[in-house]
Amino acid sequence: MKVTIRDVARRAGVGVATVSRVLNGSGYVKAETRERVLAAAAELGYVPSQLARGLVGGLSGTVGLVIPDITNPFFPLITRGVEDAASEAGYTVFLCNTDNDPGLEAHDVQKLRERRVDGVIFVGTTERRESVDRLLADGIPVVVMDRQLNHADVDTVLVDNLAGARAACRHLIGLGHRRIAHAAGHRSTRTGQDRCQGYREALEEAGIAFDPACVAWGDFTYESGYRVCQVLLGLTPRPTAIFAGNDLIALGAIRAAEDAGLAVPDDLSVVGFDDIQMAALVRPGLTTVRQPAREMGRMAMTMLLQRIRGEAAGPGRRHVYQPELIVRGTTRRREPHA
Amino acid sequence: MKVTIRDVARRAGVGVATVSRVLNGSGYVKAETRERVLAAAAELGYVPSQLARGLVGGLSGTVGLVIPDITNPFFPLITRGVEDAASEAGYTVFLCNTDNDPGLEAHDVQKLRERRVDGVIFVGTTERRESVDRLLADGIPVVVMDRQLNHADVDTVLVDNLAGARAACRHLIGLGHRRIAHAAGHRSTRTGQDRCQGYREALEEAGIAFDPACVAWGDFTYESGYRVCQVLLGLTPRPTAIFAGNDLIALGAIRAAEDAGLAVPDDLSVVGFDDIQMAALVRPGLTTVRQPAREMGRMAMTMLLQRIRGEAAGPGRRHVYQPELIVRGTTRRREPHA
DNA sequence: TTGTAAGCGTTATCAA
DNA sequence: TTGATAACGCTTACAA
Repeated sequence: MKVTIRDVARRAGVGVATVSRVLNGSGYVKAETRERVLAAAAELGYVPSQLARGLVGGLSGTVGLVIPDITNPFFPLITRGVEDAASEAGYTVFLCNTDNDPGLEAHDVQKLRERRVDGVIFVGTTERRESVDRLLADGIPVVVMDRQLNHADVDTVLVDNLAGARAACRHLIGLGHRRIAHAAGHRSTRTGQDRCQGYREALEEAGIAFDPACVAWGDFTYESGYRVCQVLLGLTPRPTAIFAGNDLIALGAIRAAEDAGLAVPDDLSVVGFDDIQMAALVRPGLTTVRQPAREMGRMAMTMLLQRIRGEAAGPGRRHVYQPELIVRGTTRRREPHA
Repeated sequence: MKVTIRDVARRAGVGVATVSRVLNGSGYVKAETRERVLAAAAELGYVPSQLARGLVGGLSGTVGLVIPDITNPFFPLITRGVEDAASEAGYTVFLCNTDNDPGLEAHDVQKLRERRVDGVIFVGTTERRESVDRLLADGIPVVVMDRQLNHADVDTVLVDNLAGARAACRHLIGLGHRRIAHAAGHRSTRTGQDRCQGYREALEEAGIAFDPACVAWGDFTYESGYRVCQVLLGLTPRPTAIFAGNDLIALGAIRAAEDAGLAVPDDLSVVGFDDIQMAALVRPGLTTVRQPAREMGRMAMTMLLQRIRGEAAGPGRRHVYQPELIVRGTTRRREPHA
């Protein structure tokens, strides 16, 4: 039932080495022989075993992609970008969801090591180094996305969160807002911290005093945005604008504002971050800071391939994308009251 | 650098067979020896090669998941369900996006065969049988989701589209609507056809004459929904409600209606299908027919595992879920005009 | 140019 | 209970 290289060899009347040569384009093979082998392989419907190939010491042709949750709208685009580049290179990708649970992450990484993946891309997951170190010790290259892991040996792909946050807040300030709150992401993430920092810098350069009460930490979810916005709206004086740590938070914040009887953008302007698909589809459209997610995923896979192929050596490289402010309907000029 | 079973054997002062036995829990091993082996493996940081294991004739511990596009909000949930069940069983999943392109699908399936996956799940992709037949010929079990492939040997997991569509339309009819249009999905898909059929049945049982002009085919995208709705709204008399082939179509239709100056649900009621995450987040909330996507993904993987383990033989089984109508804000009672 | 044979890391058979 | 050893399917010297 399973046809092996031996069957093809027999059928073509040659040795297995010759079959291997024509299939891999390695070594010299007479044109005629090549034809014969190809024909035999086709007739038999031969499919070489990557397991065997990988075992010989070559590559497995697979990579692992470790993310928190594919259900979070931020990850599908990145995943697609990774997959695009992988597929083009003849690679196949293992998808792993960790839910940001260290235990699950360890389990996934263990499986990936058993599968002898040629490389791994971590996105938006843990800042812990264990998993990465283990992989590196195995000689498996790693690329990290949407997280900063100051590790000497890993390549990093990310967006300039500081600049993005600044752009978002400057936009708000330019619209006349002075009382701007920040519905922040998760306090322990570098991403959350950077966006908060950008927010503070924008306020500072505009000469607006920073009010600690105006930043509320939570996590990067819709629910968190809803919750956190409720407290922010209870401030006195009430903020006229909110810069959210990401789009999900922004969406939750908008809902909270509406439930509190406030209109967006009339009573409250809101800016998000990421530009997930939903941002363009909700009404009013969400003003946000776009990350070129698919492109970033593709870049991560490209960098990983370079490491795998030994085309890139040395210390970890870092590719930083400049985000772009997308102005839609959730922000508007603040009407100076009386 | 790579530690093999031989290294562990040497370190523990036993033969490789013994190491294999303790690691797989097969055969008899003296408790003391077992300890020694386990210790050696741990000290060396030994990670067994699944490539080698698979080669011996066992399983590779991997499955393929073939979908059109992870970027389409309908697929992440299913993917997650598959991944959940796979991970629990020690399996790892290869994710493949085909964009519904037969060429890409063939390429992906070829790679999956080379990787010697133990099984494959196709969701929402092609009704062509080639890929499936090839896999089956290899002895690789297949489960199909969200598509009907009347193939004797594959298990199928799907939702009762007919019932779902009927429920959606009955809801509309119960609200007093008589002029109901259908923004259909792709004409060549069974899913699209079934939902259209359910729509017709509901009209019929209510004694409403079917008007061919009221069903407009397109595909399952937001853009298609927008486009198709524009022509539907040009009908005379104008429909007071639209049943969309899925949520993306519904969202596009709503946007088209609003752009045409119509209010949803005041001037037009809209019902979708799927209940993607976005449906609950948009304003007004989208009334739709929910598919238990994550649960369905989990079921598909479970059925696949049974086939892989030989716990299920015989003809293809079929698991049909009953969808649930979720009433939110895009539907409302039709005000009888004068 | 092409074939033989030695691995690659595991599991499984068979003696011991 | 345990240890050789023969596969598993393929690549790659090494000969021919």
